[in-house]
Amino acid sequence: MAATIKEIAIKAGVSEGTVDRALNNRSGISERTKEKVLAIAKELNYEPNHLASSLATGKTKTIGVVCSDICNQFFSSLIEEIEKVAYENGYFINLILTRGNVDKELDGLRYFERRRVDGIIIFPIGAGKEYDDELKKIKVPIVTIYNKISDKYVYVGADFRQIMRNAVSFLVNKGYTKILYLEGYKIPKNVAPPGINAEVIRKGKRVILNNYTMHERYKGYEEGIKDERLFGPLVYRLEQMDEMVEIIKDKNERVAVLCAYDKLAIRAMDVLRQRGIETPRDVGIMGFDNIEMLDLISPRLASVDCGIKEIGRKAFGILLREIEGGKNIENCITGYSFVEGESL
Amino acid sequence: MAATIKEIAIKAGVSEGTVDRALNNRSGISERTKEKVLAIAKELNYEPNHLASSLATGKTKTIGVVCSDICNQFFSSLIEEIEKVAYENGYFINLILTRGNVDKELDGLRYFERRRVDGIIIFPIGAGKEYDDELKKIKVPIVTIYNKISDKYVYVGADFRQIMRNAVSFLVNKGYTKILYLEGYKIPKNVAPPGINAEVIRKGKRVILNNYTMHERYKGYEEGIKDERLFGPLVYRLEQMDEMVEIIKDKNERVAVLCAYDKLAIRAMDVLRQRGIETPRDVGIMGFDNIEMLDLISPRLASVDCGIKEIGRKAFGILLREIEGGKNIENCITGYSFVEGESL
DNA sequence: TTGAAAGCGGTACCAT
DNA sequence: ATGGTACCGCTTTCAA
Repeated sequence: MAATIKEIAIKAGVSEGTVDRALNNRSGISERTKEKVLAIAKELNYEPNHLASSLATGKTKTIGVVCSDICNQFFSSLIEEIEKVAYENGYFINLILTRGNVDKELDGLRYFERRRVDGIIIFPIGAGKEYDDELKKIKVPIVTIYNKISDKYVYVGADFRQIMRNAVSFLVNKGYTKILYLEGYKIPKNVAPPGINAEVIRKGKRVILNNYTMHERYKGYEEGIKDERLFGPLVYRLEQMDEMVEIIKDKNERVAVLCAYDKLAIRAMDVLRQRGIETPRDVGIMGFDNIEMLDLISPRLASVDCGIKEIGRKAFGILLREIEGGKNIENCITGYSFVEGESL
Repeated sequence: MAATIKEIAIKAGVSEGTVDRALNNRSGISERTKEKVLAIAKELNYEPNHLASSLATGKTKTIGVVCSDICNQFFSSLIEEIEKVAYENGYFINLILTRGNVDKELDGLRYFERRRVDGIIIFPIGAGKEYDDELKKIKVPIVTIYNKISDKYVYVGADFRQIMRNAVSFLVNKGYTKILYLEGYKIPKNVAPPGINAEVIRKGKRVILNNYTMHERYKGYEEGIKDERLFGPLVYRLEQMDEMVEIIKDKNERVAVLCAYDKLAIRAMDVLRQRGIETPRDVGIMGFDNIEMLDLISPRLASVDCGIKEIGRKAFGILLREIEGGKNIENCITGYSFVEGESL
């Protein structure tokens, strides 16, 4: 059906090697034969078989991406950017979505290895010793993003801790005197190192989840509170809205709610409005990640732009260098900026 | 580095064929040798090379997905489901994101062909004769989703037209007497067949975009208006909010705004609120697609659940049948349901 | 400049 | 039940 190099060679009356030279702009071929071969290739509607060349060269020009949840706009934006840069460099994306399933995450990595992807970018959700042991078996360059696994793996991301720390000062400069922290899910305190990994029970099975990024954000808040000598830390979850409302209603303070991520901020603003608390009139709200969705609703939420594009670009760039045998690969901390919005 | 079948064969003192039989549970091998081979394979840390087997069998167990925008939650949910079903069936996803670039869409399809993906699921954005001609060259099973290209390609999706038509009646039954339609972008009237394709100029180049789904939705609204003998069609865009407000303020009518998709509905509700018009007190708003984001804000928007999971499942299922040589492949129309929400 | 042939790592068929 | 071997389609090296 699809023409092969051999067929072209026969029809052109040359050897396969010569056809290869013509097709791939290699040296050692005369202009004349090259043109002839190319003409015949076109006539035969030749399409290179990427599998065969991958097998022969050992390079697939494919990178695997493991992500837990593509519906999370932070992740989808990141993948979009990774795909873009990869494509520009002639690479393809193989995608595995784990939906929070750590086993699938490891499984996916193994599959990638079998498929001989040249490298892997992972937003890790697993953690712990068993996980690390399994990971160690994967002999493909890996770059971690969003969550850090350990210093053994290159990590690309913003310095979430420092950003959150600065965010506290940012809010203080805006005139806020009390800053609450709204966290997404409980940060367990019984895991070592404390809080970075989260131990949960799923289907009767003990699973250790990677909580790195969320933990960093929280720690940054704590540090910011100390820096500014504010009362706190004051940490809440959405279910504790009643308690938050009490604090917000205190007219002696200007209260701001710093949220671990944007969706929390959206929910918080919505729930508070239902209780008659208007943003920014009665309370300041600040999100984190600056996902696109924020542009849809008003008041436009203040947030932190973590430079998703930069993270994506750098992650791929570093992986590429690693694939091409570069050494001295280092973690990469990307920039950020505060987005003022209208919610402060 | 990674062990090969040949190495196992040598170490086990058997032939490559026998190793293959052991490794892949094929018949014609004694229990004893099988165990021996398997033990050695394990010892050597054997990982099958998927490239080699793909080349030999002609099957890659990979399907390509071409999508314009993964940040669109409708699409990301769909991809999530496709990936899930594919994975369950031992298939992998290769992803190309086109960012609205029709050239990249065609390019991506060609790449997929070279990579010998077994099949392709595409959310097409291109249209027109040139596009069709290029598409015709792709000799890989293709299933279209979201937008339809032509009857030459299997299409999986809800009957958007009929749904929108029923949505009008749904609103009438809710007591609304005037129904506006909020559309996303202009539907050109000068392209044949009218409105299904949208002709735009980009970077000085004429590009034809596939407008199938949006066109169907609009047509459904038109038909619904006729069914119910309502005044209209009354079609607006976000920029025409002033005119809409005028109509909504008419106290003799109960006005509802039917939106082409959810994000429009969110924006509409937001903008109207800024003008003092409360939902559902002063106006009813209904979205379309029921994306997850709707759960974050209140009042919870009414919408249409088009059964994204079903679309994803069916799309993959049909593609799989086609890959496996099934005949009588037909388009598949999926179910839907209205989500009442609190905005009506 | 060109040809011939040995891989790459499995698969599958034909002998034995 | 097992071995031997010719592919799959492209790359690469060595010789001519």
